[in-house]
Amino acid sequence: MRRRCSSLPKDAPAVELVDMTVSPEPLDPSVERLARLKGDRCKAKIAADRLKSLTDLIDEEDLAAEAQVFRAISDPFRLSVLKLLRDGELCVCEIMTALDRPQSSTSHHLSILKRAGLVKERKEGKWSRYRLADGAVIEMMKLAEILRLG
Amino acid sequence: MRRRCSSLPKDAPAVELVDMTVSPEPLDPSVERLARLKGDRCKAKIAADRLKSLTDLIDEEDLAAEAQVFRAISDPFRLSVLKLLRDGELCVCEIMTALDRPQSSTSHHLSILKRAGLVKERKEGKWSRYRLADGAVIEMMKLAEILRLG
DNA sequence: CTTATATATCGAAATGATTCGATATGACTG
DNA sequence: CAGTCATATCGAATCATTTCGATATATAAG
Repeated sequence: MRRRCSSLPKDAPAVELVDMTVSPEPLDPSVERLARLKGDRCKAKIAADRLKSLTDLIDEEDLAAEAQVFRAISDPFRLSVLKLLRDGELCVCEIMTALDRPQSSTSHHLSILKRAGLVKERKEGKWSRYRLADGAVIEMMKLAEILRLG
Repeated sequence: MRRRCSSLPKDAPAVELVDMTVSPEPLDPSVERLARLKGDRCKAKIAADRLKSLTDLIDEEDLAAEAQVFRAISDPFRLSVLKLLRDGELCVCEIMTALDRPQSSTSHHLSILKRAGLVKERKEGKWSRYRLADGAVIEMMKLAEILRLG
């Protein structure tokens, strides 16, 4: 007699297990790969279910939003802007002067940082003053330094 | 008589201050911008010096390396790979199955994560098993979630 | 109202990233 | 050694980003 996965109830109805040792319904093609990988279809099913439950926890929308946060910091110039802002609020003019970049470039990058929620803007007359949006930004930079070394 | 910045010693030698109120040597053109910005050349000099000391602290090489770390996480697919790996080691085959992507793509993205120091690889026969390189990776993802909400 | 200054946005060229099929490498299997 | 399976790398098409000059907007000063 064929064995079934131990996670299934022992007294489950004896449905026709023609060639499917694990479950009555045919396995997903991608799970078949894992079945061959594991050598054991029971283990394959368990592994596949585990992977599926993990991927189900990942929300597409959150994923895109969080990736955008990282993308915003992933440019060397924008990272240096964030490092400058650790020391306090600065206007566009000061940032472009300190980092020696054209005004349009500086403004563009600041808009990307703002859209990602990394900096906040405060309008004061004809000046736009930017500051870090959250202490979490500083923490992220610290962690990147740690990863860089380790 | 022209005034000089209060941060300079009162008894400094009376060098020729033809039109330069602050320092004998001509100011950098970019600092001139700040001078007009501040309205006061003394304040401009101080602000410019502060900005310069801040930018001097930023090392070009570190900057590029840290930006690369963020760039590696900045792709939605790679971020979802990292989220999967929070739960433990996985081989390429499992990852491509779980996230439903071609093998070449999966492998390519894993190499990017590895190069950035975010994951580590362990070869075992014909399998390559990947795991998170450091707890700091998980911390980074948590911070991104915080920034996303705040 | 005109001018000057600070910032934002546009547009187009240059550059870089992503994607995936095809192919290569490298290890286990018969 | 031939075949199979897991992974890596290549190549080319597509797509996104970066860059900077030119232009637009908006505020302050004369």
